[in-house]
Amino acid sequence: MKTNEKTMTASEWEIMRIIWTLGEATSRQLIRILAQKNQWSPSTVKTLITRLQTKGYLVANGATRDRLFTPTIPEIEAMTATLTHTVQSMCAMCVGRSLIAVIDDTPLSQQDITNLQQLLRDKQSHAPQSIACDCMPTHGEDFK
Amino acid sequence: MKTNEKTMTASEWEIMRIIWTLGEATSRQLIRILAQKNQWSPSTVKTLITRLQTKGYLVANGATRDRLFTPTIPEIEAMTATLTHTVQSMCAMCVGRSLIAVIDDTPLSQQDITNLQQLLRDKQSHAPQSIACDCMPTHGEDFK
DNA sequence: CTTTTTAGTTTACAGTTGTAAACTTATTGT
DNA sequence: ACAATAAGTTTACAACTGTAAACTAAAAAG
Repeated sequence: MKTNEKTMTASEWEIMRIIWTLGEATSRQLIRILAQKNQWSPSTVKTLITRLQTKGYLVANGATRDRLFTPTIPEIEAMTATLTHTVQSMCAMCVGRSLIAVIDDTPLSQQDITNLQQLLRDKQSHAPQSIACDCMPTHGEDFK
Repeated sequence: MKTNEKTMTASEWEIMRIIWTLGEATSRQLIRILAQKNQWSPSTVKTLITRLQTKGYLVANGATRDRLFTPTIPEIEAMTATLTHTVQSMCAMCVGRSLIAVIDDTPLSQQDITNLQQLLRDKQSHAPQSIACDCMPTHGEDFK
């Protein structure tokens, strides 16, 4: 199992969301908030903080106690990386349609829509008629 | 760890992509193709097939041998479910921007673009000015 | 100062996933 | 009929995850 680029797990993501929102946070804050939000025990939160530090997603400032933890990577960047990674593991031919379905039930702001419309206008010029499926190796009549 | 809706893992996804593409497949085919594509041993492929059957994503027809495995769920559906699940675990306020970034480096066909443009026109009417962040519980001045 | 609290560290433990060898039995080639 | 093959089943095993208790040392409270 060579998870080289240490990925963030679902639980770890929960921790990060709070920190990204607050900008920085103490373990006390995280413990209280996640007790309320997910009924997690203090230990669980502590473990996840440690793992996030090990994976390099969090750094602590003061070495003493009551340190503030801050993210080493911005939220948007992490989100985009995760989504891009997933999208790239899927059939190139189908993924466009799927993304449309996702966008259909994701709330977008007026600004998002405007930006996306602009992007589409740009893409439209060089977009191909169709995208080839990339699910299988180029078969030299390989199947049977 | 209550992964209730048995999710498909990355390796399992590889198997499914082949089967979705072929419509159905024998283990022999899968073994050969994935040996070529991922250098997987035959055993690995067999294990994954079994797990996919257990999770209910694959069914085998003939009970004898040389059975054909067929998917129980269409590819687009699986893709959309996975992506939607991920998107819904992210900050509602930021995820739109992130999706735009993803779409920016995903190749789309002319048809995809047209469809998406239509969808955006529809959404534009009821889209809010902005989406609220939903990363934290509604704090009654909860932080500190 | 002594006691209580608690931030941070160690240890724990079962379920999942990646990866595969070994075994069993039915199939096919000779 | 008998041997070689290979489809499907069992067993394996380490790393990763979710979830947390126990321990240690330092800070706050009295």
